[in-house]
Amino acid sequence: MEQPIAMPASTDPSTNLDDISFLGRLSEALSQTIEDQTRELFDAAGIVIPVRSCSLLTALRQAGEASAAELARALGQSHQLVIQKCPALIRLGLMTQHPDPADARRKLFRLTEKGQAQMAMQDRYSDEISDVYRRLFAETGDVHAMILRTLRALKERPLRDRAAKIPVSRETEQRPPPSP
Amino acid sequence: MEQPIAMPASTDPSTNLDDISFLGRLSEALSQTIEDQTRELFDAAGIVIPVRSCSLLTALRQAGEASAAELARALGQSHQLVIQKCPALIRLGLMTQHPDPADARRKLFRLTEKGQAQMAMQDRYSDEISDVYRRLFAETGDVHAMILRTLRALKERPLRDRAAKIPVSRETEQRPPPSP
DNA sequence: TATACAATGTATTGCGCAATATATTGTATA
DNA sequence: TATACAATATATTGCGCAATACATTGTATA
Repeated sequence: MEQPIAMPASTDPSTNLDDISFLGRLSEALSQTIEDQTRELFDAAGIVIPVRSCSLLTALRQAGEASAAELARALGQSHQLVIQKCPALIRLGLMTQHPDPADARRKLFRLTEKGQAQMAMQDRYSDEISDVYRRLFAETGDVHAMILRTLRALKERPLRDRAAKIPVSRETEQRPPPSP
Repeated sequence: MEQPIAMPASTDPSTNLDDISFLGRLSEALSQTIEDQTRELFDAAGIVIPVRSCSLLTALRQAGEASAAELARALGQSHQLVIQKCPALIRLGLMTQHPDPADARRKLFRLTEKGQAQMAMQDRYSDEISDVYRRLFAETGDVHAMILRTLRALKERPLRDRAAKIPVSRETEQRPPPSP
């Protein structure tokens, strides 16, 4: 016998509003859903590229040849993250790594033929996927633009600035208003 | 001398649109930003609750006493995830764990006094934070509602269904149209 | 009663990311 | 030249989550 403890059965995490970071959890759910469904799409199309490494490979293709630090700068990511992703991409046969003859510190990455072929496959579906998103946005609104606006607003003025009544702890940050 | 390899310097990841999962990365950025800024807020207010465990503690408070599996069901999360979070919450002194006298399989969690005090502190700022989000949404649009709509649309009809020209691989999924 | 099954908790592994520290190499400066 | 500094790559650790496997205990059924 299961003792009937009062417990709201919210199978749907998006319905649960009694949580301070409801927006965080919701946007995370969106991110995960998109990654999963993109993975599905890639699998159906025979694309083995890790979804989270798409932008890395795109940047590498555009550069032709690049070091981890360069890729990191191009992507706005930390170079540690790039370096962490690369072994898997090499294992997948998508790119190779050579020492830079001109600078012993650097190791240059380059797409393999398979890597280029995979990127070409992705290109074949790129327009189609753009259309999918366009139709989706027409259906439910332009989430992309709105998230972008929200992100910029939060970056400009973080939650803590917006919450007047919350104590400022030690640092007594007397932030000047953004230059008008 | 740095060799000038052609490389788009996009310090801002949100500007990078030449990526198939741009929306995924963007919503992930929003999620991370919100978590970070909520952490800031909590720190300023002296709240030690892990941001990602807010909903767990809220559910536990409402239940009074609950097992990991119950909490998982209430949160719509896997019970492994709940069980993984609990040791940290116990270490923070926010809750305790007792074996259920009535069922040797179960272990019941309960908020400690400190846990209740911390939740009360969170309550004190809850309205304020709600207002912050209300004002934010008035400024940039109701992201929450729009993400919710998008999420439901994607759940109803995943990307792969929406991308007509992409091969269906083996399973030849002949999904019937959603009952009209 | 004996057996199968369900529910619960636990451990392990792996992925993705952040943060930190360290070694190596190149560059600039004293 | 010698020294300090910057850039690069690497390793390590930790967090959060997913997935799997497993042991234990309770429940239902033969």
